[in-house]
Amino acid sequence: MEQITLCPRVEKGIQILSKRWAILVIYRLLSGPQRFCTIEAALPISGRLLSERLKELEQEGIVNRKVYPETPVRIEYSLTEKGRALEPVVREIESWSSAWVLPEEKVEA
Amino acid sequence: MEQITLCPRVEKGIQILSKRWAILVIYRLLSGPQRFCTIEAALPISGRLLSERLKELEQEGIVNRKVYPETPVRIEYSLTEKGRALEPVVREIESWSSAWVLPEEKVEA
DNA sequence: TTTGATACTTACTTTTCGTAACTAAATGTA
DNA sequence: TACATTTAGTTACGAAAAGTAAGTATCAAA
Repeated sequence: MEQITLCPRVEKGIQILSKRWAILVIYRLLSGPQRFCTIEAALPISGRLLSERLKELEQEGIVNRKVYPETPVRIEYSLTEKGRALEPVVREIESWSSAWVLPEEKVEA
Repeated sequence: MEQITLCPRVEKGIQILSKRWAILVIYRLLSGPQRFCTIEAALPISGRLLSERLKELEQEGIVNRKVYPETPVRIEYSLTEKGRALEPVVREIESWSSAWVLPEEKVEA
C-alpha cells in the first residue's frame, strides 16, 4: 500500500475530520459551548467514545475544555479558533445535504 | 442514547462523509475518473475496504462505476452529479487544512 | 452517612478493518 | 492445449476500534 500524495496537509485534514463522530461533534459545538452530557444526549454516541474523541479533538487544538468547579462539576466544551474555522466546511456539508440527501426512513424492528 | 436532531439530513450527510476513506476517495475522484488500482495505490487503504467503500458510495449515488471489457478488464470510477456537488466541501477542507493543519512529521521506526 | 448528579473509566462484547491468499475473466505465449 | 499475466475483486482470519454496561471520583445537599 504505497501512497502518492496530492497534498499531505489536506490528507491529514481529511483524516482528522473523517474520524467517526468528529464532524458531528463539531457541528453541535458550532451552536455554542456544550456540556458533556448535552453532547452525549444529542448524538447516538457512547460516553466512552465521546470522551475519547473530545480528548483527541482537544489535542488537535480544535476543541477547548473548561472546568467549572461547581456542584456537581460542570465541564463545557467549545470550539477553539481552529475549530470555528471549520464552520465553512460544515456549512457546505449542510447545503450539500439539503440539496442531495434524502431524510432517513425510520425502519421498524 | 437518545438523539435530539438538529437536522436529520445534515446528520445523515455527515454520517456518509464520516465513513473512513470516503472523503479521501472523493477528493481523488475530483481530479477525474480513476481506476480501482490507481485509487488503491494512491491511498493507504486496503483493497478489501476500497471495494466495500466504493460499493457504498455507488449505492449512495455519489460514485459511478463503468466497466471497459478490455483485456485485462478496466473499471473506472467517477463522481456522479451528487458526488461532484461535494467539491465545495472538499475545497473548504482544503483551505482549512492549508491554514490550520501542520504537515505530518515522519516518525522513524 | 447516604444520596444524587456529572464526568468520566474499566471490563467485556461486537463490529469494522487490515493482511494475505485466492478467484474470475480475458488474453498472450510456449 | 496448457500456462502465465493482469485487473478487479472476494474470502478467511486476526487485530483494532467502537458499543454496552457497570463502576469510580468528586462534591454537596439532605
